[in-house]
Amino acid sequence: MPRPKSLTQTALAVAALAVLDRDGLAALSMRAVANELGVGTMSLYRYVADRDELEAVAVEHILSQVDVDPPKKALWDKQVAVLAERVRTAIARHPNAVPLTMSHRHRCPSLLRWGEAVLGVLTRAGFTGEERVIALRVVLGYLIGATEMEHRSPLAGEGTDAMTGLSEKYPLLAETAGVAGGIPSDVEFRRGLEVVLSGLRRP
Amino acid sequence: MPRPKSLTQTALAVAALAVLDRDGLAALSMRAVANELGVGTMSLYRYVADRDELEAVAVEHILSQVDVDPPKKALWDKQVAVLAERVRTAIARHPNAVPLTMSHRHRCPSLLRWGEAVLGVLTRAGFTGEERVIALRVVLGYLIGATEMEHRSPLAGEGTDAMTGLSEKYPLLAETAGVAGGIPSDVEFRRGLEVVLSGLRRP
DNA sequence: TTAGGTAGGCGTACAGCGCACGCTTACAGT
DNA sequence: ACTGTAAGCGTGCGCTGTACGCCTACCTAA
Repeated sequence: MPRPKSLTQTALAVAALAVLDRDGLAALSMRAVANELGVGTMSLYRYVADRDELEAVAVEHILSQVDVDPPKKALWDKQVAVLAERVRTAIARHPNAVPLTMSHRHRCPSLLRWGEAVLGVLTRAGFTGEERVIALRVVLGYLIGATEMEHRSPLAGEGTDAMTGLSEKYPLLAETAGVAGGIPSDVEFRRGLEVVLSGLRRP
Repeated sequence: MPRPKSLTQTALAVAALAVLDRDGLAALSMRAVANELGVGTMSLYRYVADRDELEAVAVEHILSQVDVDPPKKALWDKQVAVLAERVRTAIARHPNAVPLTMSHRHRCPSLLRWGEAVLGVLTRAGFTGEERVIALRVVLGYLIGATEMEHRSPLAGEGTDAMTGLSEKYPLLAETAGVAGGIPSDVEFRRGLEVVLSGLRRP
């Protein structure tokens, strides 16, 4: 009956991510997103309740792209590894949004679906009860932590250079940073995940 | 020669944490901290360059309280576990500051000292080169991730209740949430950490 | 074809933020 | 007692999120 909507929540999410990718986290504002869409600021409030929800919608859009079907005919640990790496990859596509991803992940349906999928794999592998709780937590914990570290770390990125100067106070850290600089981050992630899965494999 | 300072960076940190603990993260502002100290807003800028530095000082104050001496005559994995739990404990004392702790940890001298201490333990345990890099990363990654999850998780706290309602869409997740609710969070952290350390013990 | 109701779009305004600037003022050394 | 120095802070600016209410495009019913 009335005038039809001209936008969608998804369109807001895409615009927010465009601003984020182009101008950084600090530049994300209701005005900026509205501008990106060529509409007035207050029009956005027809699609989201407030800024918080806009952020949540953007994060959901990032994570909705991860395929939660574990690869058939792979061992359970490989399946978990693949699922974890898919999340890492999706998040890595929007590095400026990492802090938002962290703060909104817990209300994100896609991540719930992902958790359900991981639990499916674990269940099929024989995990039950508290053991299964711990298994999910340790995998998700490592995933969250590793992703955070990768995008603002003392051992990689800008921190590495700044820290090699502190060799005298922190010799081991400086040496470690040097070695870490030679390892591609995806390899580092995979090897750390391998450690976690290795710990889960034993009784 | 001139008028002496009446405050210190530490005093700002304490005031900021007081505001944080009492009124939450959103209430932390330069005005609020100045009020807490009974001084004018702009006076704070004699002690910190900007709000960002105030946050960093507060985080440093939180983490400066962790003892980085590993317990003598314990096995290396126990030593690492103790060091990790000390950080968790320190962070947990100011739950409202967790997001700040995450975003400022990488410029925090106390955490560098902590990393140096962990590397010392790992080195004495025989870890070298890339293996040692991975070991530190996986421990720190789990620590960071687990701490984040503990303070805003889909499996604990308010999320648990909200999610048991979604049993139909996410049956495994709902069941897991129920089981998780019965495990004290420090036990959960310890058992997850045990998985990680178990993974580090092999080859 | 026209009139009316519904809801989309948005202009305005306000409280709060971080902080640049420059004045006032308390102190220490001569 | 005088003076140089830096602490303390009042004012103001540009920005934020968003409450409120007007205007108007659209779809339906007559």
